[in-house]
Amino acid sequence: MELNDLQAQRAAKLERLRTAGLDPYPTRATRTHTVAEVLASFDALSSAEARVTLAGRIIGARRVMGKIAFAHIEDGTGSIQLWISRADLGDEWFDRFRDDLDTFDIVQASGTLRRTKSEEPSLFVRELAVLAKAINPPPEKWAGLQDVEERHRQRYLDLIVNPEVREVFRARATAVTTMRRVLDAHGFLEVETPVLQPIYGGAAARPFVTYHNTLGQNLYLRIATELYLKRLIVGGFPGVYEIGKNFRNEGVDRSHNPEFTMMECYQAYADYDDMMRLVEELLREMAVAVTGSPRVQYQGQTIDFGRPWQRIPMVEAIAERTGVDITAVTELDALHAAIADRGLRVERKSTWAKQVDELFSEFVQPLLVQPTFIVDYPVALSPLAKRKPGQPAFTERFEPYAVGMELGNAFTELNDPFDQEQRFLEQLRAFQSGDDEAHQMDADYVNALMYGMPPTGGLGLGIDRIVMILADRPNIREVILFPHLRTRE
RNA sequence: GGGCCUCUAGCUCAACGGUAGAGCAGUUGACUCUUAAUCAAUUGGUUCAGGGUUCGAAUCCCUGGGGGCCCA
Repeated sequence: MELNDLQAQRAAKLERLRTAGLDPYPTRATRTHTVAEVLASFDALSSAEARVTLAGRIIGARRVMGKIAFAHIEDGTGSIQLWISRADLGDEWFDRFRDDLDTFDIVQASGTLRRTKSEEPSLFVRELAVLAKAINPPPEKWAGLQDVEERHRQRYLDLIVNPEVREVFRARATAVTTMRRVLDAHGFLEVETPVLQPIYGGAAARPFVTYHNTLGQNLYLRIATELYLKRLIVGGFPGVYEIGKNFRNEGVDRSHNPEFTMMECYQAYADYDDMMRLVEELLREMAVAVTGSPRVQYQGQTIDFGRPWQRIPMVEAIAERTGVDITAVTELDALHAAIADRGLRVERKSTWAKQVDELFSEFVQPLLVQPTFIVDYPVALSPLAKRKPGQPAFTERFEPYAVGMELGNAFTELNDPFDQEQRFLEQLRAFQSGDDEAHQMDADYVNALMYGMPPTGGLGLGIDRIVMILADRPNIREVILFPHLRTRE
């Protein structure tokens, strides 16, 4: 291991500890309390002159004077000041604290509790021990670790020095726990389905491909859990959900990470209206659990999850913002002409469905700041959704939006096996003519539908993006502990 | 995929064609209630990599790499 100067200094201190017969990495701590416990009953412990043993990382600067020293330790539950005196601790350990211990070392300290002159609750240390010597030095005391790249490459360090980062991930855990609580209360059964899939499906995306050596076959990392979960509805569960990672072979930006966490749930004898109510309840409960209010502050705006969401048919949303009536221009050429007529600046796409999606993403989506359901998508965009009664070109599908971000996808599930097969075949044609995000044919899924799937409502929600809103972080990598970064060198 | 910006000490940043610097951290010393402790002294560099221009390059140019922002 190549050590820089600062690391070498600390390694030399470590050797001095060993030479003195101390183990710089002992097997275990023998603390009596956490810092939080001590702080919670500080006055009682203090007046009882109770002897307590705490353990934690030395954070901030050590302030060493000739015969007295101060430092703070932090154990994950909180931090407390150590008051260290030569008289109490003895020369050997006082000098050792001064000479051989550093910021970031993890130590154990025993003593009694008292407040200092400035009323700060402190542990007056009688005994000190090393639990783990730190070799890497801390970043700058005030500016800290700012470099975004280093923060993510060394998330452990980011978490040590930037306490608000820990709070983001606590918020994330609260959000997910709340989601589970709501789904469990509705009677959904939590299940696990394959990550490695012989046929990928359930979304329009390119997959990651891997290979099973002994089976000698390609497998795909799942892009969605949808088709397996609906097989379980066929199997007779009245409601199922799964929270897990999906993998999509696409670019990385503010709202995309190649692996991301999705919740998908399916409810028999329900439809997309039920799913809209479920989304409203989930987001409201999650917002309250994380922020204390259904009204969430996001980048200076108030996002209100406390009211029923606005519902706008996709056709109307596009017509209002672009003047293009997609029910009137149902062929690609006519759509291109309508776009040209109105002088809309938008990327030209090769299929009608993709062009509609592009119009929507460009002109409508950014305006959807408050929670909104966009409903009733063209069937060509929705190969797994059931057609609207009386409007066979459209489906009972919606996507929830907030702060201009797509948060999920839901529909009344297509349960007609013949229609499903035709939709797959259309997707297959699209795939063969170059749409590399088109859906694959899944004959076994059609076979499942042929046993009969009840009318079913289904929903997927992107956890990462919801946490972005709840934790007020405008970048997805701030809510993913280890976001994808290119490997260096 | 395109445009712009960025990469300098462990960290946060200067220096913008003329001797690579500061603050913090570290080291040495003083100091018994500090908390951005204070005071004095002091160590520390492959300026992302490679090439080019130049008497001279962290600085200008080219190629490559990492990262960020914006656009598509």
